[in-house]
Amino acid sequence: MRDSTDTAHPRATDPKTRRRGAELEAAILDAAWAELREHGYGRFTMEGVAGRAGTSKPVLYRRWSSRAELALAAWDSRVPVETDVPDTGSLRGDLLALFERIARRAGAMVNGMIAGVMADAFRHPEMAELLREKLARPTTLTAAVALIVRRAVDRGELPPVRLSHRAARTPLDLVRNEFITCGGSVDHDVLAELVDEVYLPLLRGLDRD
Amino acid sequence: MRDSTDTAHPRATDPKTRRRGAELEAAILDAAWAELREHGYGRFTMEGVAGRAGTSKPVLYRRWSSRAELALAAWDSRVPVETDVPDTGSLRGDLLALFERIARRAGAMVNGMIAGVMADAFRHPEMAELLREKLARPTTLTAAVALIVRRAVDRGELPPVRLSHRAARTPLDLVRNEFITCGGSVDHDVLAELVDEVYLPLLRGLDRD
DNA sequence: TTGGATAAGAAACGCAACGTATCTTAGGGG
DNA sequence: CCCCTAAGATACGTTGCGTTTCTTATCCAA
Repeated sequence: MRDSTDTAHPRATDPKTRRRGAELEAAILDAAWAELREHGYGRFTMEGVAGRAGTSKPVLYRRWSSRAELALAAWDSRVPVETDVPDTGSLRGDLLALFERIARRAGAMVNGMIAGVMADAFRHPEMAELLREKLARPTTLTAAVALIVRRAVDRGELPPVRLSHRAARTPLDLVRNEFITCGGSVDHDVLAELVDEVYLPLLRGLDRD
Repeated sequence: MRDSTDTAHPRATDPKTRRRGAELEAAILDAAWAELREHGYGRFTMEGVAGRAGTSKPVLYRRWSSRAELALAAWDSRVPVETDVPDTGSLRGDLLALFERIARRAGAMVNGMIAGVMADAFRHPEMAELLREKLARPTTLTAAVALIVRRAVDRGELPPVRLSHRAARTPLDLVRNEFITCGGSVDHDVLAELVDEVYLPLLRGLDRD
């Protein structure tokens, strides 16, 4: 089924040199990320990563204590957090850009990665916290929403509203939910629908401040 | 580690009789549900269910083709769908009752069951559809939301609004998301927050019909 | 009543993948 | 130049899925 030669995993590296420290770590994260994108979390294995990175399992376990942790680390290292806040000149434009930003990061959790990591997290409970934190990054995001809303108020697009923490978190919740239930493919239309049919109405219906 | 006697799993039944058909199936679903509640999906094993039900793995596989399918079947059989629509006399009361109803059913997916089943579903792709359908049951739910809103409009609590399919689905999405990210414990306060800070504002902000 | 078809129950297997333990050896730092 | 840290290889024990094989109880029909 697989290759005939055992060392001929997708790709091994130069067998001459022996990498160390940061260089090795980067190579492993590269390999892990590639495996995730190719096979999804369901077939993401330590053996596979080790083989592709041209190293061996103990090397992985010396750095990450479980498959879930490695997957999260790979994702985190390859999918950068975008910290600037979109400023398109309109509330709708800003929200759409923000939703798409969230979707880029959450969407990069390919093929059941969220579900898989969460499922594994019930074995290693400390992982659950880590995942939730990575997915949520709530302070950054709620601050971005608050800023977008404030600018819309200044522009006169919205009356001054009281934006609760929960309401500020909602864009993230909506997008994450969409990714989880749809299994990873969320296109522009759906994001626009979330903005137009859910979040813009929500903002318009908030209590005046 | 376990018991000394091999047959002394949590509970076996009368070794005299040999059950068949519906009776046997009910006993297996009982056992499966008990295992889920005791150990969560992460430690939900076919061996465990078979042992507790006093039967054996092939009997399970003759009925359900995978662990995920059995878990879903057990959940579905033990957690009934409530089809009537709450009618408390106020929009907020109706919504709260509806959110709690959703939470009862979703919340009965104990200990990582959603994540676990979804993760397994990437191996058996037909499962994903099944899970999504069971979680969503969108027609029933959107119809309930539409009725609640219509009654609120009749009472004068809301102006006549255009309720999109997406907006009608949102209560389910919000509650499901909360269960997934919080790992299974969602209390009354959170549901009230979702109603007061998110869904009621959303309804008030919808376009007039 | 009896004899066969059907499905239950038991035991064992192959397989995949986790996570670990042991050992050898490369190569950087004193 | 040598030594100690960590890389790389190999093999192991374990769990649990899903399957196979076989025996035997129970239902049904002639």
